[in-house]
Amino acid sequence: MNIDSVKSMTENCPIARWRRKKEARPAEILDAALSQFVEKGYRATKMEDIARAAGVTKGTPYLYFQNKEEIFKAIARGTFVANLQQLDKLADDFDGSASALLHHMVAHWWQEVGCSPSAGLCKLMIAEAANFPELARFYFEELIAPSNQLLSRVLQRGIDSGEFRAVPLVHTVDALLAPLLTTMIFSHSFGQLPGCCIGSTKDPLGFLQDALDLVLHGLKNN
Amino acid sequence: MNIDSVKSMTENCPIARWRRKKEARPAEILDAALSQFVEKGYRATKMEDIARAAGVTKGTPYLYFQNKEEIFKAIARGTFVANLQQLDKLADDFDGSASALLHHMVAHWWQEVGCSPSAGLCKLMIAEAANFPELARFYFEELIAPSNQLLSRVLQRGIDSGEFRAVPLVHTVDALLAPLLTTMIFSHSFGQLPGCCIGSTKDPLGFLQDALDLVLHGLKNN
DNA sequence: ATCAAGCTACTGAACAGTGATTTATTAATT
DNA sequence: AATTAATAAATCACTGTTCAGTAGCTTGAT
Repeated sequence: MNIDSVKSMTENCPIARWRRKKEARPAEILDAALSQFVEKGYRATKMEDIARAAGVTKGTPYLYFQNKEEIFKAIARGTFVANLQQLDKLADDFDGSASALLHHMVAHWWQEVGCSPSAGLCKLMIAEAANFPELARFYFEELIAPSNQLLSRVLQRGIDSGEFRAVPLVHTVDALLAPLLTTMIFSHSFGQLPGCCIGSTKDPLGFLQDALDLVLHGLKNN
Repeated sequence: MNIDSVKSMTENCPIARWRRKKEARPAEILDAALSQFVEKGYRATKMEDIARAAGVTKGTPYLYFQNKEEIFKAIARGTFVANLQQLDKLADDFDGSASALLHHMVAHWWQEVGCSPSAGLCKLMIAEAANFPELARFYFEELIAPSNQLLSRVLQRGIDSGEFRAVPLVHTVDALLAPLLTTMIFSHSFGQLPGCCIGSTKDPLGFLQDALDLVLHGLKNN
């Protein structure tokens, strides 16, 4: 359907060379740009790469976005939206133990974020943070800080209920997040190289659960 | 010609505009390149940035290196050398408990690697892995895999002696490494942004020790 | 020790390729 | 036929690389 039309547009249909799609273009361009950025990095992807990946030519992206940087910003702003709210809700609605909740959250996170294209964006943000300070701040304030706060609340709940011992909250939150981040980063940096895999890239979800278990075992009151 | 540029070129001697230093140049250029790459990323760093940071002009780096990419490779190859051997030796010579050894190793690692310019290179490698697959493989084989093996040995020793319970080795190693990596990465990506700090960037060494304690608590036989 | 003469590390202007952005033109849609 | 989405050629700024010239160093004859 869509793919076919793109093909015929660029490849072998001599009549209809292209199609007008004012509504769909912006999203198509952003999708294409995300995958290109993730694949090659910001600087190494040319506007033409983005355009071709979106099935248009060099000039078209400029009809919808001011320039390359604005495309990057639009991607960043558009991607960090609703996932966190989902996790927030998950945490609020859950009425089992804090441990069980954490397991749920990790599984959910992996499925919705860790696995998804937005994981590539996270790696990209980390790589490009120094070059886009405003975006880095945005990323930090919109995603990292709230994630930390959410985890803090869950941990505090576990401590209050006596399920966990009174560990230093701030450091423990970071310790819980670390495996998630490294899994995401590694799978995007070395995941493609044949043979270059460590435990966490072979079986990401399994690793995440094991890592969580390990920390939880250390958190338990005994 | 500009007086300032002459001054900056030679620091403070208005007569001798430059000096011949065949022996020292390569190292100076590599040092300069490392700091520029770490600061701006590979693509965003111009050869002239490197040259100026090394106190020479655009042409000079080409007297010692074929091109920009070779400079990057030279840095990568030159940086991942002896630290791991030091840690290896530390582990072999140590005769206390596995927990105490791990604490020693973390402290040593932070001082010699986490804190140092080579930490910036690690972040850089992660960011550029997709663009330099050969280098990424080199980095993986020379640094990541051996680090994993070293930690495996230490863990296994702890398990054999009955100090630790029999956890899944591969995943546990990755779980131990995760806080080190995130600390390094975060401090380089968000460390400069005022106000953007999480627990691990505020007090890195403290965080590393706490994170290790947490996992060790989970590892202990009780 | 001095100084001329040669050597070469280094400079900096010029070159060439690249890639972001603009714009005149074309053709799909209404 | 009018409108305008999209193209494709042109522009323009930038940057990696080269190279002819310059100046700091070395050597050896005096």
